[in-house]
Order: sequence, then C-alpha cells, then structure tokens
Amino acid sequence: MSTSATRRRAYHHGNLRASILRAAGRLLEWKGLAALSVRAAARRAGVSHSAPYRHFPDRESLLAALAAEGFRTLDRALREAGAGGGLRAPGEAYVRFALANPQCFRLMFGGDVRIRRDRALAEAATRVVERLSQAFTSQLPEPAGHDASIAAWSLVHGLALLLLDDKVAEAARRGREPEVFVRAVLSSIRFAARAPQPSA
Amino acid sequence: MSTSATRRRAYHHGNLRASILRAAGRLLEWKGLAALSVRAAARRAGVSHSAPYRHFPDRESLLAALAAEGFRTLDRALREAGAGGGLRAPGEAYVRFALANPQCFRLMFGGDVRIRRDRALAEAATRVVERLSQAFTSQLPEPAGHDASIAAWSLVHGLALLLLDDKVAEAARRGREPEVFVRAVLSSIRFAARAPQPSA
DNA sequence: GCTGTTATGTTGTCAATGACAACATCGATC
DNA sequence: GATCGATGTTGTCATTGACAACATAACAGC
Repeated sequence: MSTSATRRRAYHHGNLRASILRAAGRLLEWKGLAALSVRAAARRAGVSHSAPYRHFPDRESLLAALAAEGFRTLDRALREAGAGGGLRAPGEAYVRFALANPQCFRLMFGGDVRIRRDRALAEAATRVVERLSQAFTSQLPEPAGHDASIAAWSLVHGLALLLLDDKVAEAARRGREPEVFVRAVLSSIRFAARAPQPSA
Repeated sequence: MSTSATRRRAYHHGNLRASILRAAGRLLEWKGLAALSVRAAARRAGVSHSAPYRHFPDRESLLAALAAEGFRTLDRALREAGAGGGLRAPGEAYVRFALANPQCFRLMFGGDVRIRRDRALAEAATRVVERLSQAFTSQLPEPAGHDASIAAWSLVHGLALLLLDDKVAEAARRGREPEVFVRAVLSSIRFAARAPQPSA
C-alpha cells in the first residue's frame, strides 16, 4: 500500500486539507493571526497559492477550521480535568489551555470568525459551552447556580485573556508561577448561595 | 476669524488628524476591525489615500490612537461610577462600556495593537489599570485583597467579552435585560477573606 | 511685502493578498 | 481504456499598506 507518508508528492497531495491546517496552525501561533494568510499557509504546505481554496472556500473558513480544532482540544482538556468532579480543576484547565495556545484561544473567542457560519465550528463550540455549564452548575448551590456558573466561566475567561494581554502587571503576580498565581486568584472567589443584600 | 468649521476645504484640511480618527472610529464600530483600512478612513474623511500617513506612521498607530481614546473614555466612566465608593458600580460600568463600544473594546484588549509601542496608548491603559486596581482593592478584605481585585477585574472582563461574543446563550439570560442580567451574575460572587481550604 | 523653509496633502507606484477563472492532472468507475 | 469529477496549478484582478516624489499652504525672518 502507498500510505500518505510514502506517496510521492505528485500532482495530488493526498491529504492537503490536513497539511494546510497544520501549516496554518503553526503560522498562527508563531506569527499571529494577522500574518496568517491563505497564501502563506499554501507556501508552508508546499503547494500553489490557491490550492487551499479547494478545501476552504475563503480565509474565514480556514480560520473557522482552526478554531473548531481549538474547541475540540479544549473540550478534551476540560473532560479530563473535570473527571474528579471538582470546581477548580476545570477552571485551571481552561486557563492552562489559553496560556498554552494563546493565538488559537484569541481566534476562538476574538470575534474574527462568525461561529454560526461554520457548522463544525458551531458544534464544537456548543459542546464546550455545555461542558462548562454542566461542570460549573453541578457544583454550585441553587438558586443562583446558573448565574454563578456564568460568573465562574467569566472569571476564568477574563483571567485567561488578561494574562494573555499582559495586562496583569508583573508586579501583581509577585513572582509566583502562573499556575500558582491562577490558583490564588481563583481561590479568592466564593459563590454566593443567594443574592447578597443590594447595599453598596 | 476662520475657524476650522468655516475654513474652506482647500489643500490643507485644518484638522485632518481628528477627522481621520472620527472616520476610523465609525468604520470600526460599523464594519468591524477587518474593514477598517487606512484607505477607507481616508475616503470617508474625503482626502487622498495616503494622507493619513502624515499623521499616523502606519495602520497600527491609527488603531493605537483609537484604542487610547477608548481607554480614556473607559477611565472617565469608571471615575464617575466609582465616586460612590461601591464595588459593584465600577464593574457594571466596565461591562456597560464594553457593550456600548464592542469593537473598540475588542481593539483595546484584543492584542492587535502592541500597547507598549505607543506612548499615549500605554499611559491611557495604565491609568485604567490603576483605577481598577484601586477601586477594587480598597473594597476587598486583606490579605487576599490584591488577588481578589484581579479576580474582580477578570470577572467583569470575561463577562463583557462573553456577552460580546454572544457566547452566553439567550437561554442563560432568561429574558432579563442586559443590565439586570449583569447585576445578577456579578451578585452571585463573594470574595473570600482568606484562601479556602484546598480540598476539591 | 518677499522669500525660503517646513508641515501637510496628492499622485504614482510596488509588493502582498484574497478571490476567482481557466486549465492540467489524477483516480475511480463503467 | 475512455470519461468524469476531484484536486492542484497558472494567470489575473481589485484592494490594501507602504513609500517616494511632487504640490501647496502656512509661517518665519528679513
């Protein structure tokens, strides 16, 4: 048999879609979203400048495929972290994913890709949302459970982005390792069983 | 006197920098960051395609000026909201700003502009960070105060972005107005006086 | 006033890019 | 073994960011 590995690079590539995605993913993390052009991905994959259009109708679709891949990876990370049933583990996994794949995370939540336009992306994103909602809600006291789970998500999401943006000054970390710092910040929060008195 | 209003549009515009910024700001909110090109801003301001380069060395500098403007506006909003000294008011003002200026907010925190590259932008951003830190820290119990203020910021920041991304499904809002929903989510959080026991 | 200098705007141009059309090549199916 | 659809290539176009060369206005010193 001639696997894709042994198949010589003749006219037809064999698995160009995956190659383009790999190339695009590397460009994304190395050079940033702005530098990720269809043509650059094609060059990196060793094909002609418009070959990617056979697999992705336009640039946004390529980005959507990358984002979908990110959501699937995040989903796996959350599933593994959430096996214990704790509340903090999924939050830390969320931030860890963001710090490990900064550009991808930005792509997933940055508003550059219209999620509803791409079916695979929409499904992958929905699965993450559902897993998060389930992971948090099941651990939080009613009746504020649902709102609190949104708050929990907001907390880890915001922390991840602030860390990516370098908005959290070095001083605030006080020299702690990211993991330690994240745990400390997340630990400074409690979830209210009931809405607090509206004073202040 | 010939004010900039009465001055006829001859060769020299009179206040092109401000005009370009206005045009760019509208393009940003109306069409999004991707559609905000230097040339489009020039067209909208009624000048030649490369006139903006007399005032902004490159596209990123134009974006930086827009972002700086956003930080100054946000700073004012926080100052006004924080006059009462409460903890929730600044948070709500933060989210309100984001919802009112979605594209600008994304620009400010989206990582597309390198903040340290532009002095005015860096200063405006630093003022916001300091105001937030002060507003939150002064209201939170020590010794977790500092980490908790980061958590508070993360919370409102993440909530704002999730709302902008439309990630928070319609169902989660349960029909509540944005203001009401935001208040409910923020109210579901308490700040721990001390780090909780590390179980779970 | 007059002139030179500088800031500001314009025109022309180039390379890179997204997107498409027309063409080439391969592989599966009859 | 001919045909046809899928996949890759070449060629092309409009748009864009960026720069250089040029034009004009504002202002300084005399």
